[in-house]
Amino acid sequence: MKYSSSKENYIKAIFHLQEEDGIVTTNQLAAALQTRPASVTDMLKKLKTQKILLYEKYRGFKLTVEGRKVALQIIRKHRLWEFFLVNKLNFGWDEVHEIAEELEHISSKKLIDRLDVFLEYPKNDPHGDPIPDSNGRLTIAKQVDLLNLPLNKLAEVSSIGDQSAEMLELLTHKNIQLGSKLEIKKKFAFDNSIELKIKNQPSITISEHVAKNIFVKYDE
Amino acid sequence: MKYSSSKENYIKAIFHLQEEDGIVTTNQLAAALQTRPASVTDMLKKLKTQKILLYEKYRGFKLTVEGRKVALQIIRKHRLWEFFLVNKLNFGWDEVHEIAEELEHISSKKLIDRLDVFLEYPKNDPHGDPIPDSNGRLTIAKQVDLLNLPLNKLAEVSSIGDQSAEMLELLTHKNIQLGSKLEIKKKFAFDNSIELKIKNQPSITISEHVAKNIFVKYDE
DNA sequence: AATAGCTTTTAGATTTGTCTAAATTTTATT
DNA sequence: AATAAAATTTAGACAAATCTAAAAGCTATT
Repeated sequence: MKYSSSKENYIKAIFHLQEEDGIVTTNQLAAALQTRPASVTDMLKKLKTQKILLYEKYRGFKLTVEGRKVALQIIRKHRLWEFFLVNKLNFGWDEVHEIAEELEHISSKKLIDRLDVFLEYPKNDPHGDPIPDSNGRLTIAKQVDLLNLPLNKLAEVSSIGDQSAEMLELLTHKNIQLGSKLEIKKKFAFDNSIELKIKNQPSITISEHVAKNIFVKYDE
Repeated sequence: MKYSSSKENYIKAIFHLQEEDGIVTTNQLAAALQTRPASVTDMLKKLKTQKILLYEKYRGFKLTVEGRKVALQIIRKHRLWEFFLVNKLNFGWDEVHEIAEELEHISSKKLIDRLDVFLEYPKNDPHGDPIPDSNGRLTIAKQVDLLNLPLNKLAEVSSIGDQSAEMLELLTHKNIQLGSKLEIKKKFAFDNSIELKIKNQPSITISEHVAKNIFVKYDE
C-alpha cells in the first residue's frame, strides 16, 4: 500500500514519539509536526480507517503492527539516504536531515534495496542511529569503543565520542569515517595502541586516546 | 521559487512538447499528462500568474524565459538521477524512468550539484539525452561513432547502435558502458581496429564493427 | 461531587489539483 | 459566409490536507 507524504510523516512521528514516551498525545503530535491539534485529529481518523492506527477518540491512539512496519520502512529510507549523502556526496552530517526528509518519501522499494547494496549494508546512519534492514528489522548491534572490539571482528564505525576539530582532523587524515568497516589486527599492550585495517585500505595505527573515542557496532 | 510536483510536471511537459512540435495545444498537454483538458486550462492560468507561462485563452501558450529555466533544472535532475540509477545502482536503462520521475522533484539544488560531482559530470543520460549543466545550459556536444573520434580526444559513451544481446555481452566484458569516459590511443589502418583507454582502466582493443556501433560525445 | 482548566474533537472554511458537463471560441467544410 | 466539428474554457463539485473558532470531554482540585 502507498501512503501520501503527509501520512508518512504522521506515521513516522507517531513511531518516534511512541518509542520515546510510550504514550503519544494529540498535542504532542501537533507540536512535533508543526501543525494544529485539529489537523491531527482529522488525520488520526483517516489513519484509523486505513488500519495504520488503533484510535478511539479522547482515549488515545497507537500504531498497529502494520503501522509500525510502515514507519520502519520510512526510517530505513531516511537513514540510508543520510548515509549516502554523507559518505558518497560529502555532505556534513548536520546538513542532511532536511534533504533526507524529502528523499524518504520516494516510493520504490527496489531503489532503496539497491541503494543498500551500493552502500554495502551500513548499520548506522551518520548520527549513529541504527538502519532497519530490508524486512524492517532493527538489529540490536553491540556498540563498543575500539579498545573493547575483539581482534579480527568486522565492525562498523557508528559514532565518535570527541567531536573536536582536532579529532576530526585526525580522522580525516586517517580516512576513518562513520560507516567505515574495519577490524583490529593487533593490540599493543605496551601503550594500548591499536593496529587496524579499514576495508580497501592499508593498515593504520591509532593511539589509546583515539581508540577510546571511536565507537563501532558489530553483530552477535 | 519552489513549485509543486504537479506544476513541475506541467512545466516539463510543456518544454518537451515545445521542443518537438514548436506549438503546444491544450489537448496535447492533457494527453501527455494523462489528465483532462479542463484541468490543463486550470493549471495554465496558475502558471500564467506565476510568470512561468505566456498564455492568452483560446490563443495558445508558451513558456517564459523563467519557465524554460525551471524546465531545464527539472530535466537536469531527472537525467542525473537516471545516470545514477544505471551507473551506480545497476538498474537497467529501461527501468529507471519512473523512479527518476519521483526523484526529479526533490528540491535541493545543492544535492543535485553534489550528485553531479559524484557522477563526474556526465554529459548524457542512459538514453543518450544530454544533461543540462548547473546553469541550465545544454551543451550541444558532437555525437560521433568511435571510428570518427579524433585521437586522444576525451569523449563519453552516449549511445549504442546495435543493442543485440551479443553486442551487450561484448560491452559488458570489455567494461564499456553508457557514461564511460575514454579516449582513442591508436587506430590501426590495417583492419580499422582501435585501441582505446577507458578512464581508470587498462587499454583495450575493439574491432571496426564494434567501433561503428559505439557513439560518443565530446566538446568543441 | 462540582467546576476550572486543559485537551481533544467537531463544524465549517480554504487551498490545490482534479473532474464532468455545459458553454464558448476557433477552425474547417461546404 | 454559414454552419458543423473540434478545441478550449467556464461553472460547479469533490478529495486531501489544512485552518479557526467553538463545543465537548477529561482530570485535578478544592
